[in-house]
Amino acid sequence: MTSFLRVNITNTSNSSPQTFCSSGRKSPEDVDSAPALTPLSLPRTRQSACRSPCCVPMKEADAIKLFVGQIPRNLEEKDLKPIFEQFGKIYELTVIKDKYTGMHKGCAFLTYCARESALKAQSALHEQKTLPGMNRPIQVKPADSEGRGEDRKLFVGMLGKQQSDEDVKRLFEPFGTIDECTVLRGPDGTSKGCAFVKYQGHAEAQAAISTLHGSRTLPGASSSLVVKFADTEKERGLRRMQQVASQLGIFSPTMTLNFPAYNAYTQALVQQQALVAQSAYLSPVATVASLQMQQMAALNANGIIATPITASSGTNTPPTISATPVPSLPPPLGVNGYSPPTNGQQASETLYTNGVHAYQAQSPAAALDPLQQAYAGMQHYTVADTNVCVCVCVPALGPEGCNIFIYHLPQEFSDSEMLQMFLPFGNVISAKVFVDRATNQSKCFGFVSFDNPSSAQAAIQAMNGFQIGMKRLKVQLKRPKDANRPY
DNA sequence: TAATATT
Repeated sequence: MTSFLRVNITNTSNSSPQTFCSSGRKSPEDVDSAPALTPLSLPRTRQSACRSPCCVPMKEADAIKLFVGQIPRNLEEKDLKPIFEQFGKIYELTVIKDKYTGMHKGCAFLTYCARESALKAQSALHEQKTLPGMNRPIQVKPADSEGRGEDRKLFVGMLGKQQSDEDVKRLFEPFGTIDECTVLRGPDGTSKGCAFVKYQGHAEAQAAISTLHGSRTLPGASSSLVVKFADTEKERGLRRMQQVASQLGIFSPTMTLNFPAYNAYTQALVQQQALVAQSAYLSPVATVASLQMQQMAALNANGIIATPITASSGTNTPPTISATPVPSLPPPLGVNGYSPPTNGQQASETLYTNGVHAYQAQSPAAALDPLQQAYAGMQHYTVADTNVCVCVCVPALGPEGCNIFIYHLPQEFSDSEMLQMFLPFGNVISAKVFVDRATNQSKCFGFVSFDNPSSAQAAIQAMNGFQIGMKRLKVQLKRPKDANRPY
């Protein structure tokens, strides 16, 4: 798993003899010169059984917490450590996971014991390297929590399609020092007509707004320039939910606001949808109906779900979701005539350093790693599902009030899809779609059990009536066993 | 005209 990382990371330090304490961890005096190939025995955080001084690192008072972005979702802390250890002793390294689904978010927080190590890592890595499977370079910069947050970041709308990062920068430079300036682009590189501009301070950003907002209409733009503070994370979430809501056509904004569980769910959906779309798995153009299905199926990205999706090529063809196990890689949606390698290994060795990229940045190949992962998960699941069907006949039951009945499931949904659908509401003990023995087809209903009644209620509240394709889910408490036979 | 992610 980590071997490809090793070969591509240059160890610039000389290798002095290492000393280890009883727990096998390096002593502090060795960490800065330790090669990246140290045995990966370190636990997730600095916590460990060994309490000797060498195992309880201290961080400097002025240490910087770094945010690390563009991390492949298959890399965990133990895989990342070697990459960052070369710049100094790590105080804490945490991959950021979704609080509801546990999904790897593709980023991490990293604190070195020494401030200097953080600065070294930032200058050596930020925008300098690309991790395997990523199509953009790694981000290593102080976390938002370290300093000013979003109060210095502007959203710039109504740009022309032709304006580059540089053009925008020139326009905004007179108001202050610009930290970052990025025109948003689609997968094909076409400008989305908007940009983000980050100043070093709030006042500069405010000045730019005052002077530039509405001040002119750029060539190719349909309206005058828009300059405003970028959405906060909270606002973004709301915006995304509203988008999903309008696409689904069933939730009013009020409802969206009033159901925290539903918020969590749509959040998860949207995150996953972005991931799946990025993998060129799905048509970027979706009908309302197909979008719903995509969002359901988008929960795939955990690598757990088995469902292959055939993307629609036109705007009116709903995608089909097949429940049939796929024994080998089917031809995924081609991008620019590109066909992905059938061997997921082959891209690993050379992708790391930008200078010797095996594939161009933004190439379709680079975008396909998540797809490979999805397929890998698919095959894994196929095996598991077979076992489940054979061995598990009676799904686990939660306590009274914790079990829900779901009807009008899409024909194609199996246990895993249903599980994913209800994960956001709590700890799922079991999820079982009932299957016709003769045909092996879903009976379109199933049961999900949570470990507590609130989760069950939240699930019912949010998902009863949820529209999928032409059907609406019926979600209610499972009747107690003795109520099943009323006479 | 809204994003690769910020415990």
